[in-house]
Amino acid sequence: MTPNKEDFIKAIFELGGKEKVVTNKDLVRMLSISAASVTDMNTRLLKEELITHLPYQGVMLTEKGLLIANQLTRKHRIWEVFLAEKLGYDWNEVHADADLLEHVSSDLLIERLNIFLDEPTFDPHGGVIPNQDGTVPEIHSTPLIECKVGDRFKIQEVDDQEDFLEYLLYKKVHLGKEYTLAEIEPYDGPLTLETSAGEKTVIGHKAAFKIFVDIIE
Amino acid sequence: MTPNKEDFIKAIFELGGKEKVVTNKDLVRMLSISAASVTDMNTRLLKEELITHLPYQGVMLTEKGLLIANQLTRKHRIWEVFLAEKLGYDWNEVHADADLLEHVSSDLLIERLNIFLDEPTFDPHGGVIPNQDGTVPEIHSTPLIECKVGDRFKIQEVDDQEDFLEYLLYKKVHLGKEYTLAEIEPYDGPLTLETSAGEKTVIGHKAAFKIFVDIIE
DNA sequence: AACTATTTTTAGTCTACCCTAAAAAATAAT
DNA sequence: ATTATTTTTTAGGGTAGACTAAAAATAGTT
Ligand SMILES: [Mn+2]
Ligand SMILES: [Mn+2]
Ligand SMILES: [Mn+2]
Ligand SMILES: [Mn+2]
Repeated sequence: MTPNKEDFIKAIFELGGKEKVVTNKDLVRMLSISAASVTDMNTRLLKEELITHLPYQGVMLTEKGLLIANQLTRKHRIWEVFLAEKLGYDWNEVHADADLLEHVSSDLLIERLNIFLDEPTFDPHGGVIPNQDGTVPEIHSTPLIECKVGDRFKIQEVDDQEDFLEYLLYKKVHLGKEYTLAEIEPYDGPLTLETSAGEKTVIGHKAAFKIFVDIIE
Repeated sequence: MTPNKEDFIKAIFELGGKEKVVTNKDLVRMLSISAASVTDMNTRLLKEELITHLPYQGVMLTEKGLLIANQLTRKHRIWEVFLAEKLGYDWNEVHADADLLEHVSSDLLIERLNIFLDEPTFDPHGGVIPNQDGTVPEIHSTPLIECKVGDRFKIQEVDDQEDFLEYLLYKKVHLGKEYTLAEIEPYDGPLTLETSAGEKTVIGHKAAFKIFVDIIE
């Protein structure tokens, strides 16, 4: 296993490769490599039985591939917790370093780090950390876009795009914060969130797809 | 710069490439690669002006190469401190993980980590940590082999070979511990160290070259 | 000085990962 | 049902970093 292969498998996973076929085009976009390089990597991973391949359609992860994706995600997210909690990184800064560190982390290192961090369940943007055995804890959350006016909720997870996280930082939206959905403008208009202290925050319609909440009572 | 190049430059440094010509043979031994691969890497580093090359004699670091070696050593040793102090690694366990982590550490990461660790001066076996600008703090220490019977001293630094560190762990010799040199057997015989509590430790003649001490008053 | 042993270099290969350009297949538009 | 567009694959090539085997240079020994 090499860093490039690992990142490739993780990309397939993040594009839905656990349950559906992922196209080369999607991988080209995600990894910023040429289409020919995607085909190339596909054949290598196929040989190792980490993916299945439907010619001209795309690839899916095998059990073996899925295990690697989950274990890599575990490493990635544990590092993210470390960078955020111990080194004071903002949540939009953690990704790049974690994306490198994940590939050079022995099992010993990750398990020691996990204990040092008090065995966290979530990464800094609410992504659940897979278990050591590759299983993934089941977490229920609702996309903000599906909430109704009057719902009270807690921010549970947000999309981990760097610019989106920076936007949320600016909007002062952070994990665990509680809001009531005060208003939804029609015709795909913005949503207004309100804290119990009366602080109001306006969120664009598309952003509401990238925020996941835990509705209270 | 790639991990392999970085490790190669560090190997030249550790073999004395700051002040003398290092032979291919030494690099073959240290890196466990073929002689042809050493020649190969030499020509690549020469092209980047990181080393100077005397054909059939060996290589030396340029200023540029020395800077890279010191910066890499800084990263390596800061990681070693983290692994030992925060994650509870024994001093013989830190090297392998640090040897990988050093290559994927952004400047931000290292400086944050350095602060998190309270800006340490030494790594777990007493190696001095180079400064951010590549300069190296001057530390005076004496090889144990040069001490005389009756000298009182503190353990300052030890060779970082994994098996040697394990041996010292077993002998309960650790950094900062104070001893008096109680006896030296003639004909390259063993040395006997004694603590103020009367605890005696016998050290082989060759080991005394690999232990560096700070003589007290 | 000549032979021997060691070390370094050269020559030729290999794998991983990337590329561009062109061909082939699938999909969309007319 | 053709034509046009998009996507995937193939063909050919490049660089980094490793290897083995053989040639060349150096060092050691008689
Ligand atoms: Mn993340
Ligand atoms: Mn990565
Ligand atoms: Mn060290
Ligand atoms: Mn290294």
